[in-house]
Amino acid sequence: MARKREGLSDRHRRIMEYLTEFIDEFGYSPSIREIGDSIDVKSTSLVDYYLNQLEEKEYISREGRISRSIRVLKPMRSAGKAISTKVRDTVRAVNSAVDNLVNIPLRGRIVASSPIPMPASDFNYYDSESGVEIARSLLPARERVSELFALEVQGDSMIDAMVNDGDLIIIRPSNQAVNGEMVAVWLDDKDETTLKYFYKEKSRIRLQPANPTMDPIYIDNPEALRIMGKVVMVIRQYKSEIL
Amino acid sequence: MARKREGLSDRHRRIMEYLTEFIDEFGYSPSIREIGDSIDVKSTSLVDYYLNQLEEKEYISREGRISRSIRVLKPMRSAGKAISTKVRDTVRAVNSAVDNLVNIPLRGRIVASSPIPMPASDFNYYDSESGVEIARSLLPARERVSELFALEVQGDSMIDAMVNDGDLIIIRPSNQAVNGEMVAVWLDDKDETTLKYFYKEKSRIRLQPANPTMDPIYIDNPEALRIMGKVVMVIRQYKSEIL
DNA sequence: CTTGACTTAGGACACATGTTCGTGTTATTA
DNA sequence: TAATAACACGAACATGTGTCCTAAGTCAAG
Repeated sequence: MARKREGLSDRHRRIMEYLTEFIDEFGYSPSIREIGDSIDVKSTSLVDYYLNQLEEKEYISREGRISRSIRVLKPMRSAGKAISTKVRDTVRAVNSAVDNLVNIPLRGRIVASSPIPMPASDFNYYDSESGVEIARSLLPARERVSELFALEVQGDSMIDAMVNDGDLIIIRPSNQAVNGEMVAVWLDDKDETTLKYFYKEKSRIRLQPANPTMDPIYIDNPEALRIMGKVVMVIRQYKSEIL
Repeated sequence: MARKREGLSDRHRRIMEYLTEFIDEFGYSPSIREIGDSIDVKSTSLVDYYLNQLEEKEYISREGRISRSIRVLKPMRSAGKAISTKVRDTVRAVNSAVDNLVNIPLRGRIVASSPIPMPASDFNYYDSESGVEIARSLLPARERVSELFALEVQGDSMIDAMVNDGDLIIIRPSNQAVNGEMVAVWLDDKDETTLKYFYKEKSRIRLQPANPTMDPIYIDNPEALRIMGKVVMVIRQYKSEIL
């Protein structure tokens, strides 16, 4: 006979990662052609061929003739290394709940006096310990969940944004904004990070505090302002000792 | 004009239940025709019509021209339904999701100038229509979830509590408080509801605003103050049009 | 080299599926 | 009653999408 059949080829792995991420993000499975694009394969038959193998090995399951019916049985993320079975169970449980529950990584603290810690360039592995869980129904309908991250606010320096010490803010990274959006910006002049409503006017940018009793800041030089991301949600938790 | 548009019709509800169950069971969304079959509607356009309404009301979201791309934003389950064999396989996964998700009824709006709408005396049935879903992990460990309810803040009158117009506050009813707790109180003197930190001092009660730049209120006559509940959480959502 | 299992490509095909249009019906309100 | 918005049906349409057929390239073993 011929070539031995090993475990998973690189392409199999890439397909599994693509499926896992896609379903995590969109809540439904990609089409065969979308999978093909993701691994630079132009022929649908080849993708179908791979999918049959993955189904054979019970990495996925799907229904014949039904669009986007792929289910991921063994989720794979780009961390892609050997994870403990214990963790894998957790991942699977979270995955099954992914339609309704979203895990947002907690990246650190945000202080007015320093820039926002942005997503590290290295792979961000799944870490349920430092995450915030949010019901999907609380997020905007088409929010791309995978990009979101959470920061804990430190200090009282953002009271003009109606944000307290200890509040949790959820941010989607972006370097631009549309008028009226609440953004996290770094101001060169003041050397600080703030949360403000963003308004681009004729020749300047107006940053409006959430607190309606406070006055806006005007930035004439757009270079002096860096938009770090859009604020999606602010969560404040009060813990009482006695229940 | 014509027929008034109420909340959800019976068909809307049946569609939501069908979607919830289908996705729970199969892991992907049904097609328009499958939905039609489930509610005895033969025309696909009518189903599309309902789906648009549900999307409008943010019960679901979907992508244009993409098969089976419906996401359920507010899951609905019909009370006590027979579980099919197929479902049994996913029961565990669903359970874990249900355990982690908590549905808190939205009781109405809170305005500074009027008392808090308290839990009605009538039966408090499960109503996913007007509920806020929270991951249990966001709540204190032993929080008694069933008592909680949510209110939407109306107006800017609570800025001293660092609470904005449109914010969602989650409250556990109570008529007493421990020092340091954030409570919702009704002040006879001022004829208004506010959120304040509660401190009982020797001969008076001090109500401390969350905003550290603002001064406390002192109440000498404890009769003039009614504690309505303890604030468990404040949620502020920013919706951006463009993602 | 030859063979045969595996891999890759391209594309035709059938049909699943979302969209849209025309038309008719019902219920509410002026 | 008439007007109008909401509800309903069916069919035509365009295209999204899974399936399958043919053909060719790759590689290890005989």
